[in-house]
Parts: sequence; C-alpha cells; structure tokens
Amino acid sequence: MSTILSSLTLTIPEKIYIKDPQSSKLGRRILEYSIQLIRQEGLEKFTFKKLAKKINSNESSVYRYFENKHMLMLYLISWYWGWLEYKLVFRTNNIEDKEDVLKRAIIAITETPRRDETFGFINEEELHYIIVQEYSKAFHTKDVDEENENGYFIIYRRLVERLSKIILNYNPSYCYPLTLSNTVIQGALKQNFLHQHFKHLSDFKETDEEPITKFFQNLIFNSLK
Amino acid sequence: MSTILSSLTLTIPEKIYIKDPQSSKLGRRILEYSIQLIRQEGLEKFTFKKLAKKINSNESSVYRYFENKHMLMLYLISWYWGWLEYKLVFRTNNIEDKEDVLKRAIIAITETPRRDETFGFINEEELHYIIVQEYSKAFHTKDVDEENENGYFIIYRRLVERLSKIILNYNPSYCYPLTLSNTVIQGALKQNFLHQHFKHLSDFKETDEEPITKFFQNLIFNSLK
DNA sequence: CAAATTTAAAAGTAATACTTTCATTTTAAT
DNA sequence: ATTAAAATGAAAGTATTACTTTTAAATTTG
Repeated sequence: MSTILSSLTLTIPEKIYIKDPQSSKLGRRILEYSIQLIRQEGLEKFTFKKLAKKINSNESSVYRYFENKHMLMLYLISWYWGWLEYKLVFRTNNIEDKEDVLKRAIIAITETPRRDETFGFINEEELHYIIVQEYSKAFHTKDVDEENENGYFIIYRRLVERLSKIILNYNPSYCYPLTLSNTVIQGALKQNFLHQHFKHLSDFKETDEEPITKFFQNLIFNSLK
Repeated sequence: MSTILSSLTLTIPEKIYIKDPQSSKLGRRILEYSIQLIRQEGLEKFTFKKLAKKINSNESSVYRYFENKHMLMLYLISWYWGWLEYKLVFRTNNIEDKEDVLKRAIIAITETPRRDETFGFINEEELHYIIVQEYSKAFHTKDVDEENENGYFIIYRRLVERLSKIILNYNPSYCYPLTLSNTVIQGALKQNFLHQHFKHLSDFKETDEEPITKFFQNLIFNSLK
C-alpha cells in the first residue's frame, strides 16, 4: 500500500477507550509500545506498570486512557480488523470481474502483512503477530454478549459482512456466505499460529510463498464452483 | 454411543497432572465439578479456592492434583480431544466406503454432543460448552512451544493426523490434508462460539439441525471432489 | 493394627490490578 | 502574557489472587 493516504486514521468505537489514544502524544505512545511489549511478554505477563515504565510515564496515566488491558487489547484488535477492512476495500475497488474481486479479497485477508507506512505509529507486522497469538482471548470472555451489545466488535462484524457479500456476489446461490467468511478470517489467524508453533501439523514448507492464502483460495474456489 | 464401554478411561499425558485425578474420589470430584464451575464463572474468575469450597475440600488439596488452573484446563482439553478421537475411531470402524468414512468422521467431530454415559463422571455436553468458550486460551500462551515439547498437546496432534489420513484416503492427491483437518476441528468450535454469541454473523436458523456439520460437509466434499 | 499416605485447616507471601490523592506540568482561551 | 482548565506524574494504599508452608487429623494399605 502506498504512503499517499498517510493522513488517514481508523475510527475505533468510542466506548472502548476512556480517552482517545489517537488524540495525544502519550496516547499514541501507549498504542505503539503496548504492541511491542505484548509481543515481548505475552498478554498474560503484560501490565500497565511495565508499559508505563517503558514509555517513561506512570501507571495511573495509562489507566486514564484504558480501563484495563483487556480494553486496550480490544482497541488493538478493532484497529487490526479496521485495517483489514481498509485493505479489502482498497484492493478490490474498481475491479469488475467477480472472481478477481474474491481472489483479491482472500489475499488481502490472509496474506502475511509487511510493515506498512499507511498508519504512522502502528507497526502492522508486529500487530499481526500479537493478534495471531492473543486475539481469541479478547473474544472468549464471560462478558462477550454484553461487550457485543456495547458495540465492541462492530468493526469485526463489518469485515465479515463485507467479505460475505463478495462471496455471495461470486456465487449467489451459496448457502453459507457468513459462515465461510468467518472461517476464512479466523481460520487464517489460526493457521498462522499453527504454522508458527505446530509445524508438524502444517502441510507447508518453509519455501512456500503465502501458503495460507493458497490454501484458502483452493478451499473457497473449489467450494463455490 | 452405548454404555457398554463404560469401564473405558481415557489416558491423559502424565506430565499434565501432579497426581492422577482419575485415581481417587477427590480427583474425580475435582474434574466433575471444575467443569461445572468453569462453565458458571468462566475460566478467568474460576479459582481453586472456589472449587475447593464447592466440593467441600481445601485449596491446598486441589493443588496436589494440578499445578494451577491452566494445567487443569489442559487436562480437560486433552480429555475432550481424546474423547473426539475415540468417537472418530468408533464411528468409522469397519466401514469400507471411503466417502462414508469421511462423512462419519466429520459428523463425529462437528456434531453437538449430548450427555453421553460412556465415561462416567464427565458431563460431555457441559465439557463441550466450556471447550467452545475457553479452549483457545490454553493454546495461546507464551509457553506453547515449551508445552508442546512437553507433550501437552499430543492427543490433539493424534486427532488431527487421524482426520488428515481419512481426508487423504478419500482424495490422495489433495495437497492440504493437515491444514484442512485443523480447519475442521478448530473451525467447528469457533462456529459454535459464533453461533452462540454472534447470531447475526451466522447463516443458521434456530430450526436447522446440526448446521455446523452440514456446513463442513458441504465445504469439504466440494473442496475434495 | 501400624505405617504410610492423603487430606484439611489456617496462616503467610508476593504479585497483581487497580484507585486515590495531590503536586506539577502542559495546553488553550482571553 | 495571564489564568484557568486539563493532563500527567509520583507515591501510597487496597483487595484479590495464586500459590506455599506447616501441622494436625483422617484414611488407606500392607
């Protein structure tokens, strides 16, 4: 993606944060370095105290932006889904051929991200890494239903719906567009995780290029034809 | 499944526990009631203290069986995978037709379990519920690689490999048997979760019978044909 | 029945996840 | 440039958690 759109910012549902972290220097430092620190320590051992120390700030200051680390994680996850949505739209824009649109959509969602300068202070490559490791913990809580009502997952919903429409557009008689859309989006993350930590449960070789994308393209086009 | 085999017990890797919970009355009570309590409270709010109170025992006694709640969860998850493996083998045993074998395998893995008397003190229906909600938390830790080396996930591995062989047997030229096998096993759990908590992201109606099974059968057979 | 093992009760420790208070700095408005 | 408002930092405080230790009582086993 180009740096032309570098003034773009992704909008995250207000209820997720106390004070908008994109609105201040400290807030942006919190986002930038929390990704680094979560990657280093893992979500379990990551604390606001450690983060504050890392950015030469104070625990209580971090708490003024996010209620707790769970909410910070929800913020980062929303950011990630928003970014995927943006990629999806950008890459399929102005394309006529329905098969081509679906092909490009699958690539946008399943490819391994490289550092991308579009949104300045977020390192997309590193964010992808922590999403792969940690995202399901933020979903799978006792309070999902309540959090869902609060709109915490609205960006994910939009992403799934967008992809499902592209699927349905390609094959209008397919019965499971939403289910397949979910399967691709979440399955891609899961396969990344398995490929990293359970090599023997993966069919891919080190030399394969974007094997996860290839798997899902094969799966989807065979399934929809 | 019948109750004929009620004396069967599933073998769980030794390293997961300190003292085998299947070997004593207290141990079995720990397993039985931990499932209930995790379901009630969610894994986050579940503590050994609460569990001990529920079974009229003591915190320190529970710690003599499991190092911590993470290990208890790994035990329950291994038990679940072991149970799926058992179902898979039992249901496909003596069947000749390769397509039929694969069909039955998909059912065994993706169907919604009912209370099954095969293994006495474990409520399979309730276990399935907590696996759907919580299992990915036990996978996605900073220590996966180490835990993997310790053999904590060996039963999962066996299950994935078994299903992948059935897939490959049905279509020997298919390139991604392991990846597809993982996608089905983990995807089925994920779809259960979505169906429960994100109804609008699901194509299924309340009246559909075993829609998740149908989705995966459609996906796999279209993809392998 | 005696010895070995298991369990219960209670108290203790270190870390975590916040909260509160108050002083200081920064920013924004006139 | 002055002042009020807002944001930040430092430090101390609280409740809970996750686990450990010790000792005594109960249970099992040989």
